[in-house]
Amino acid sequence: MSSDSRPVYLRLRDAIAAAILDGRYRPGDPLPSVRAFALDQGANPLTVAKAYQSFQDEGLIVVRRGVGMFVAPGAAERLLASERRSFLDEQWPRIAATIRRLDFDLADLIQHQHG
Amino acid sequence: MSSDSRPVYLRLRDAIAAAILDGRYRPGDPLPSVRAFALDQGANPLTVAKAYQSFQDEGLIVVRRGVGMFVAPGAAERLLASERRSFLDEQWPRIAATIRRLDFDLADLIQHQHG
Amino acid sequence: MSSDSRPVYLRLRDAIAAAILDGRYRPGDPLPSVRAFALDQGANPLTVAKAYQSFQDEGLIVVRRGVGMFVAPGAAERLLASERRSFLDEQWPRIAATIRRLDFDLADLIQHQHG
Amino acid sequence: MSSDSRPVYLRLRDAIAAAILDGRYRPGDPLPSVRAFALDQGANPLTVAKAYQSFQDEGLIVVRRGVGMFVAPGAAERLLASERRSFLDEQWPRIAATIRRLDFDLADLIQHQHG
DNA sequence: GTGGTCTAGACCACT
DNA sequence: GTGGTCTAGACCACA
Repeated sequence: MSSDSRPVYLRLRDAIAAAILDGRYRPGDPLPSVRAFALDQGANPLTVAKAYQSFQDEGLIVVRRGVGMFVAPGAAERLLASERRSFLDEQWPRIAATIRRLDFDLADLIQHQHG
Repeated sequence: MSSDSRPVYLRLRDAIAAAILDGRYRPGDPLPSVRAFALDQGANPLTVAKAYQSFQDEGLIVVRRGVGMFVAPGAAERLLASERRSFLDEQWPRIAATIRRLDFDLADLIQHQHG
Repeated sequence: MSSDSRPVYLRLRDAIAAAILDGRYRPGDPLPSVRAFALDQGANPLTVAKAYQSFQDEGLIVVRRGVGMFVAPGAAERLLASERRSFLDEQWPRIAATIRRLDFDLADLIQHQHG
Repeated sequence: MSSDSRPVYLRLRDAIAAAILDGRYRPGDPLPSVRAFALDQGANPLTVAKAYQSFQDEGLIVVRRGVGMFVAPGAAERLLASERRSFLDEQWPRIAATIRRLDFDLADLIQHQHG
């Protein structure tokens, strides 16, 4: 239920982000077309477009009209930096508070991963 | 923004859960009436009722018709247990994956947990 | 939850009806005063009065003002007759439909009637 | 009168449950949209949503956001099991006691159905 | 289009 | 007084 409740476009975005961070998509590489990726993921093309759009807004992918979409130079580095910052600022404080409230031990959670 | 975007009824639920976990509401204690709590929180009575409802479904509060709602025996213990379980099962796996993906270590996180 | 959800005044009514049917309260016998019965049952006197009222409406108990309330002559017989009739007409059809729908047989039910 | 006094959302719930049990709605089938069903039944969309909600909580229907609601795999089997259990545990004991108290014969009632 | 949430205001049964 | 239900009408995010 919790993974189902995340918007599809965010899950698509994460999948692309992971590929960029992992180096599977490198600067200059073409991304799959909206239609192809939509077919591949069983998603609506509009939903895929929404995921791509968020990367364009951040300048991490560039569009060459009539040709396709390509990973921008330095995409991995900038993506990593911005995700690290937003995680620490926006998500981690609440997560840390929950961990404290539920009396978990952070080191223990991280070492054993529990998942 | 992230706390603002959470549904009101869930934030009310969390406030009540915190009070039960803290021992401010103890078994047998009456909860504020739907109307009183709604006024207090500037929310609609239906919204408050929705928050209360979720506790009823889990048997953490009992309703005495025409009288009021009361904290059930063992509510704090069961609440803590269910929250710990749901955190480990549903939230932590994704969080741990993110931590790995963004290459954080324990020191990074400890430093920022007091945000 | 299901027994809790029945109105208190109906549960009180059933308790009195059972006593009349069983012969514990016989025609001419005094019923406990509203106040005494309320104390005994941990209920609100108004709630007890509501239960008593329903019997008065059916003429099964008679009030002698300033003295008390008494079981009417023929109360058990009339009560039995009216309850049997209302059970067959109003409750059993729905119950039978449920039994059919859930595909229970006589043995299933006999096994569980001593719960 | 007794069916009239049941909350609308429970009657809607029963109608959907019957359709699932009958196989009119099969796993993977879409349920009518909240708005469409509300129009169809002359009810408020919120009331329909409340009926649907109870099935979601039990995992009998799954929600695809922005798309619709669908019957979950195994819904009929789980629904039948849970209804049988709740009938035997919560309703039947009281019904059996009534049958005994009113001096009916269970086998007779079931054979002749009386309704 | 879909479901999710919220409000304002009403009526009901129960204690 | 209490909680439970229902309506009408609104706004939102998502696909």
